[in-house]
Amino acid sequence: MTDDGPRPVKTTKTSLALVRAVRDSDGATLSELAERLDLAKSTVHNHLHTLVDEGFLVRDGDTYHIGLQFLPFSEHARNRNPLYSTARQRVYSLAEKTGNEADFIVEENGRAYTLEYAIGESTARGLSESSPFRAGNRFHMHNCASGKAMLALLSDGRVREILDRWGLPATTAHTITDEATLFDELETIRRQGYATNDEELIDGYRSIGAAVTGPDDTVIGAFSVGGPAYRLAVDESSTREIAQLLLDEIDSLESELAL
Amino acid sequence: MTDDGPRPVKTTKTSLALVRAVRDSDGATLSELAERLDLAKSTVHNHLHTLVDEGFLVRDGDTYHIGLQFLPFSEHARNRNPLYSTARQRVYSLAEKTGNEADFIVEENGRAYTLEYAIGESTARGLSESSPFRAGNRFHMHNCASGKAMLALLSDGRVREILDRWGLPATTAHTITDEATLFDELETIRRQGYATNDEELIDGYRSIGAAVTGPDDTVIGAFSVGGPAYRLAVDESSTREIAQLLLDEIDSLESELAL
DNA sequence: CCTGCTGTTCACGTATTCCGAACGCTATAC
DNA sequence: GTATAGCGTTCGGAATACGTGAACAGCAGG
Repeated sequence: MTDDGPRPVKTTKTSLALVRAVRDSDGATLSELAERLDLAKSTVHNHLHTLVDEGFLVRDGDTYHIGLQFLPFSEHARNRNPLYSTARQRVYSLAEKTGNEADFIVEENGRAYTLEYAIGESTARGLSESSPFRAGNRFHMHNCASGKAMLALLSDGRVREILDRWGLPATTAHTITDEATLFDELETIRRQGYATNDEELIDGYRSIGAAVTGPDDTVIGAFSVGGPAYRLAVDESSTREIAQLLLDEIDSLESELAL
Repeated sequence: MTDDGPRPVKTTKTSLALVRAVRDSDGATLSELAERLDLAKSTVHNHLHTLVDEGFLVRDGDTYHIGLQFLPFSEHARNRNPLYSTARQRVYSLAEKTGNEADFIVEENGRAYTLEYAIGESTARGLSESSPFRAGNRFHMHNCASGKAMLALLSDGRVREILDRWGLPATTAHTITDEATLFDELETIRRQGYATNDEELIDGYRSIGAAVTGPDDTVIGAFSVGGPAYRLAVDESSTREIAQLLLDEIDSLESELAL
């Protein structure tokens, strides 16, 4: 699973595993972590102190939390590609125009990361607390609309590489878990120019996504618009309407990027 | 300097040093990193591969970049405290009202982190590329307005702790580098309720900041409004005007938080 | 073709990490 | 008030796994 080419640095891996465990448990104590990762308390102790010293963890009483030191790095990654920043702007107008949730997603290492997220109707801009789609979340490529839209534009070889690495885990009964079915779907997506996601990621959530490509036909990322199934009708026409909105926005963006 | 209580985990430290070096050089090759950190190429090789495998670095040809894997963690940290999210909203209205740059900053481990940043006049919301203040940046507490505003509300003991840990490095000729002067300044800030920064961080940049406190008088964070010195007049009245705007916004926020 | 630069691999020795038991400490229960 | 259970902390010792440096492969340019 975590196939590592040469000789992985185990110590670093355990440090990172600790950080991950802290995040997933939303604050954990030393003993909890030691038990969960099956490590000696003293080992965990040393790691935690090192990570706190570096600012990646914060200690509050006896529980540890994720530190803000991650921020300078994530913002660096987010802003590294100026194309990303340009694209991110568009999320807001998409959300407003459709009155639904909109996001901009990017592929890295075979996973999809949400770079920007917005809700329509809501006046509050950055407000995106409870949503499973808020910025910074990571998805598999095969069970979200944006992910599939991007996969459809990658080479078959690359797609297989990604599937081999990350598999096709199911999150709902509708998730595509079969390679052949997925490749059929990708063909459909290529034909119609956009991808749909009908409760494949989350029950009751439906979305439509389309990819952004650069001048040299490389995939930059993808936008998607989604919402509860009761609001996004299944019928062809309303899906098309949203898809058209997406494609128009992307056209406009792509010509802006071409300058 | 990097005083670590018990036995620091050296391997983790070097991994993190590598990540930092990659960020600071905005993309670096293996050999560059090996030379810069004075490590064997093979060592760097193993670390880099491990970090890529974990998603914290990305390899593009032969240069390494910061990976998006930092995002899920930074967003977690950013959203952990719901108070932060509530406060962050206010940055936008501050920026619009004053027509200047506004940010919300939080203290962690003796350092100040920008959680949200906005520019007035500009219609683009998240657009905050080139500014040294954009979200995710980290500052020392003593040379920015928000930092000083927060220091003024901490106990003397805690302030000394922070100074001991991080020092008073100068970034301009106006930076306060003397402890006694700083404590005098903090007294002034407590008296007037807000802090000013007159080119102490960046030449030509002036700002005004005030801290947000919780119901139990704990310091939550601080807002600041700033801009080029030629736009933010030095005279008392205009400073007061902005300060009043800040304090009003904070009052309103604090009563919202008290619910 | 050769030189200089990448990144990669590998065997070796030693420094480092990891463990486990013992210690303080606080809070709860009795 | 004492005992106990839980926490984090410290420390010595042992084996692991980290770091090194030299040798290898691939590529660009002279």
